Amino acid sequence: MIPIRFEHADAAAGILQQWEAAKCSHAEASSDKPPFSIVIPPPNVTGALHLGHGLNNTLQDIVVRRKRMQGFETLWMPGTDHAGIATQAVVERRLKENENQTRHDLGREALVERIWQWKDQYEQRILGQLKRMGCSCDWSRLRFTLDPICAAAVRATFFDLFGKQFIYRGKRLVNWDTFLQTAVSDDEVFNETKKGHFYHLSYPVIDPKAGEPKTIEIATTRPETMLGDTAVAVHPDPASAFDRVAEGLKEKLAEASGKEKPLIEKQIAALEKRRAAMLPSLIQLRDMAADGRHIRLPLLDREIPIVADEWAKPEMGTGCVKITPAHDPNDYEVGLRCELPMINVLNPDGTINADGGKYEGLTIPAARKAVVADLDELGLLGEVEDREIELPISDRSKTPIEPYLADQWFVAMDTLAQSAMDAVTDERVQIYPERYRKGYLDWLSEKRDWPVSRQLWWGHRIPIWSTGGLSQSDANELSSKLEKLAEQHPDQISHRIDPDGEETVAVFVCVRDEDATVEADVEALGLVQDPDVLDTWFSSALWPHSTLGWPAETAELAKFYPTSTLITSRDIITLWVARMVLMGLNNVGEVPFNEVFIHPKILDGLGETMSKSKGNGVDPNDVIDKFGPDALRFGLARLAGDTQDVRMPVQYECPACEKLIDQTKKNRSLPKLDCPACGKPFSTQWAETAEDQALPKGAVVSERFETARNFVNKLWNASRFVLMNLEGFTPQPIDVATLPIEDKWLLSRLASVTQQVSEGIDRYQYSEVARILYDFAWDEFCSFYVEIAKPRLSDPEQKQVTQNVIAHGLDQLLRLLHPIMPFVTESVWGYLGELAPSRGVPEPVEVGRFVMTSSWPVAQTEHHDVQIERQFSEFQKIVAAIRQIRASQNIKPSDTVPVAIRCDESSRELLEPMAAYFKGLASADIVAIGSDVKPFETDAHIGLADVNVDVHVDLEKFIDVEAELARLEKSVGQIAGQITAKENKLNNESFVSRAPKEIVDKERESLVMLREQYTSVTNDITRLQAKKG
RNA sequence: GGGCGAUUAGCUCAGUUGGUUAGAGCGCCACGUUGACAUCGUGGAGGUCACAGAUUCGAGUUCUGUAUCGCCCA
Repeated sequence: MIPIRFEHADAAAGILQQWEAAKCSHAEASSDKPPFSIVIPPPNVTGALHLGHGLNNTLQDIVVRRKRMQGFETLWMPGTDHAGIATQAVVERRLKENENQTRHDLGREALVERIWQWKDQYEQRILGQLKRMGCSCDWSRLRFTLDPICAAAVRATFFDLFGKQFIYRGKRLVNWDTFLQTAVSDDEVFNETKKGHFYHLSYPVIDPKAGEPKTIEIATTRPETMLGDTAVAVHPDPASAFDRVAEGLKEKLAEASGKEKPLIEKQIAALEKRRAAMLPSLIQLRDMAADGRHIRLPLLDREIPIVADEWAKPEMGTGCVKITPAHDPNDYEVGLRCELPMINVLNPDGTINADGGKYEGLTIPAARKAVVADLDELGLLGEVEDREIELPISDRSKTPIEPYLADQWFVAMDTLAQSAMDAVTDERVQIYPERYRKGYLDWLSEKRDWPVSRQLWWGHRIPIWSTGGLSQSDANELSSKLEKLAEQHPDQISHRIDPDGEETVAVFVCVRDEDATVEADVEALGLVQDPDVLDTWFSSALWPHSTLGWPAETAELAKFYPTSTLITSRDIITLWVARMVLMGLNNVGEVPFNEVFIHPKILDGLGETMSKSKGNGVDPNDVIDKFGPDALRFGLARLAGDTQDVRMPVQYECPACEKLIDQTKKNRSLPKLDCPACGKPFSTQWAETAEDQALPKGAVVSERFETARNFVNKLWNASRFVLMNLEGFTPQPIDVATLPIEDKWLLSRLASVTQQVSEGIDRYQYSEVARILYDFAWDEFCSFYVEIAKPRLSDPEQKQVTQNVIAHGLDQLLRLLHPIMPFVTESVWGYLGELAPSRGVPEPVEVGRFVMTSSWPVAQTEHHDVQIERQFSEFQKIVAAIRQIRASQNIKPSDTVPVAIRCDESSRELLEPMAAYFKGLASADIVAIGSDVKPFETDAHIGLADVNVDVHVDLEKFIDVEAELARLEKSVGQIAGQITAKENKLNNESFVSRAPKEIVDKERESLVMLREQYTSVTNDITRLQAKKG
């Protein structure tokens, strides 16, 4: 006997073990089945998985399990990502907090060792989470982006790109994180609006001529950067610049709404005033620039030119702008255009360097103070305005970013980006939902070169050895030595000579494989390896082929590349998806996947993204503990439509009484809470004091999974019913044509549902699939088929056939649900197999041990029967009518009511054999069916006009006249309302003349029916009132 | 500033190419523990489909604008 509930906590681990022992999720490259493959978006080892990963991996597993059942050789490639900066930052932060040490105290090797420990710990945790969720990855193939296989792919790729001249070295402004002392990518920077100041400074003009200003005023929010100024710029044509701005405002004015107009008019007036006041002096400055005049940079006593450049906006500030090419992205561009020197005044740690003169060693804030004070003393400080400023902040260290000029390796994107754009444009890669194509293409079309150097210690070390400051002849000599070396190690060494100063050159060597001998040989020539590592996305970009063994020509690569689909979230379409496409094309010559599905993001009840740092992050394990893995998966799948995000309100679960407490912005950041239900305190992730930590911890969960848990239970119990009634089961062939309507109905519905589910999964319509299966299983299979089967199973004549059909129904349902709810379906499958190892309609066949490896149902379209479904729905409507009357009369379920059904002859033929089923479904005893059926003496009546049926319930023993009158009055009111609406519609001449005839006819028919119903109900009322009176 | 998306019941969401009276789950109310299931069953209440226009015989659905929210890019 199977237990009354599905105890996932007891069952899940055992099921996992059995799958594992039977190697159910292992994929063989030598198989002759057609391949289906997916690579997991490798979770990064920075921390544990949250619900977003839960969703991502559930959706992958649904596709994977379904394809496996369809007979594909299915590979789901698992692995994790080293996530360079994120992981190093976490470990460094802990180092600082726990041991008050920096990475420099520890040294490179020791730090990397620490990070490996962290990685091992979190990788275990992550894999445990994935396995518990039931993810059917081929775990024997587990990869890590820093493992030797992936490393070989990185080296081979870098070597190839270096040889193709796609990799180059350049000085570029990077986002410098002074805390972590590394460049971070644009994607790792966010802006914050902070209160700051706008300082007006005056720079003295050298030898001003008569009538020329003695100083030039500029304004800046970062006065300390003046130490790196190499010019002051003014617009080359201030008059037309003013004109253009004025035109823009006038256009805006023309389109503006009434309330916006005064504001714009004000702006125009201000601009005109400004133009009148400033234009002459700006023109004068422009002429001075043309004349090659200079100013003297205060404090450092440096002569710098006045230049003309469009970056200086006459309408802004003082109309003049200081140019600091090494510390501002816009100024950098000006510096390139005007060929200005670029002076870096910062050390990597954010202090001022020797180029900052006497300010050397000061931190940025200190330098700012000192510079401002000194300028003030010299009388060169003007107005200081309060102003809100946008401050770039590093997402990794949460400290301000400094634009910083540094040597970086770049990947030239032109050709590569174009190839990735073409792949999507010509649909070799299809993106779903389609709207995400645009972002992908727009981003790639900018073809911005990809800076790949990271000044980190955790990652793939850049495989470049170099030596600089050489004369051309020294370089040539070295070059010929390298050529000799290259002959000794074929295809392993590539080198290049690039200028590295005014007169000198540098030699750069790229070594292909991680080969100690070759590297030592190169180092013996005096070359030193670049200390930096590669951007994490460089190795991620190779994931679809590196995991399959590339650059080796493995059987896996031949069988499983290109992969079939990629399922991921929208925030990494550009960073990851686009780069995988271009690297796949470059390295293998084929796109890495044929389809990409972008799924929604999970937000909390307040519409905010979930994250540990907010305290609203849900751990899939906590959901599994509370609701089970199947409920987690079903709950997530039913959320996954094609919207960009979904909301999932989260709660704390009181560890004492299990009451759920809604999270609010307030309580989600508290270290401890008191349960409002039982009053007992519990701790949260923020607990720090020993006292708080000693409290039991309240898990963060979501009651959204409750429905799914209930569904698992429903399925379990329906299965339980079937199993309890399979005694003496004998498989037998079934002649479908001879089956009663309810069996045909079930088979018809199964055909439709199978079709819809198959198509839904193909189109990634997970929420649709979940809904279809839920509705079918609950409202059709359980609520009708099982109920009807009850009397049939106790009737010896019908038992055999019913057992065969219901076993088949359950079998098909289990298969269809398996991809979403693998555990409960596998468990039931096991029990079912014991009682009915051979089953199926129309021909029974032997089934296998696991539903996981069973075959995916094929819709039996010959079973689909519209007529049968229509007839069955008539039956369902009658059941509903009886229930409605019973409920309005407050009749106890244990009391059986006599019912008479007036209907036409064909319905009578249909309903007579089903008469017994009204007992189970509506506690009704059908006393008469047919065209001449009359109302009872004490009658309650519902007319089903659309199917031409009248349902009469004998209320003699039950009548509550007032209740019945109330029901009828309500009904008559509704009908009257509808009649009025229809009459109005049909009285509308233009509706009748212009709407299609079918629609008008339909309305007329429906009005006739409503009028009949109206008469019928008012008659019922009159009769009842007569009886009462 | 540009792009993408959202706004439907108290909450979370469905709603096909425009066409009866806009649906589900949870929550709420009433009744109920009959041998699969109270993690259940039956019935009920609850909506100016964000707002304003336009197109149309007819708009939750199409178009334009506004507001609010979210995400991406600059």
